[in-house]
Amino acid sequence: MKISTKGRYGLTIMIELARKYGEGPISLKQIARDNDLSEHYLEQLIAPLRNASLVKSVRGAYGGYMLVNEPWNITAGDVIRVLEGPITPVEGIEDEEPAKQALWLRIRDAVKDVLDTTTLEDLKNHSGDQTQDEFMFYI
Amino acid sequence: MKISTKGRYGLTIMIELARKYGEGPISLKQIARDNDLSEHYLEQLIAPLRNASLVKSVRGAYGGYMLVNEPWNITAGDVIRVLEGPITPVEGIEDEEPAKQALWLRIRDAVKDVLDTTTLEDLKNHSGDQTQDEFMFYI
DNA sequence: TATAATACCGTGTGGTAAAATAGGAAGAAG
DNA sequence: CTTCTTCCTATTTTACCACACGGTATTATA
Repeated sequence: MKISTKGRYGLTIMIELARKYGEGPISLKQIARDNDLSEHYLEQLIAPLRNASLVKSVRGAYGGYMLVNEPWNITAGDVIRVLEGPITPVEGIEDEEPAKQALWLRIRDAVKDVLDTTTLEDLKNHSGDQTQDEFMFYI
Repeated sequence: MKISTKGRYGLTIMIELARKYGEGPISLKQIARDNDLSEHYLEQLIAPLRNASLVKSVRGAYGGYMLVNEPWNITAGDVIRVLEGPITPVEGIEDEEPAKQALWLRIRDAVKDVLDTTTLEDLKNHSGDQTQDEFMFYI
């Protein structure tokens, strides 16, 4: 029940591009440096994002990547779906018996609701205003 | 972003035991046969459930497993947590920057809410009353 | 024209986890 | 004492993750 680094780093890339929306192409090298990530690995993540037309590229020196749409018109769900596949807690949900099927559907819809209502604009500069106690992280 | 067969099969076991709650020990062989699963594999899944005191065992011929508590006092979350670990969409959530952290927390809480409010009693005989169209399974 | 910066592309690789499979030991009922 | 079942410890197979590597193509700038 985990989102891998594909989705997480992919979201990192997209948030960085959202922060610099309108400033021309941003290189992966810069994003990799600023977030302490492997540039080579980010290359592999941004390829599907480009294929899905979430970002466009400018090749050559001083090239880089840009968002195709406005940050408020791209959701976290758009990004996660491209890099992690369909949002669903189980494969072959339709083969499950009704009881479990209903459970998986409720989980899926709950996650979908969060991901599809959160835009890059929401994520791009979050003040962190909610006082987060340590215990919040435990279950 | 998937629940593995550990959690799924574990839930299957627990639902079967809930359905036969009060009828004495149920063998894994029977559960494996009824659900077309590997008995050997189920053995490995029920071990942690026993260690967590969710089920108790009776050894020997005509032995098997029983729920320790009533089906309405055991939630899907209890089972999933034992077999899949803590419910969280990412590891090291506290290291994330505030924007993403808040997103992961909202997803976690949404999933938690579903899992912790669904009991084995809810799952044990679900009529499948909701007319489920095919398209419901796609995203 | 030359050089540097960048995107683009395929492949390799070590590690880890999932999903079993195999083969028994030990306890209980008949 | 035979059969049934839990209990325990490997081993195997498969897939995916998270990169690393080495190159080619494209473009801006000096």
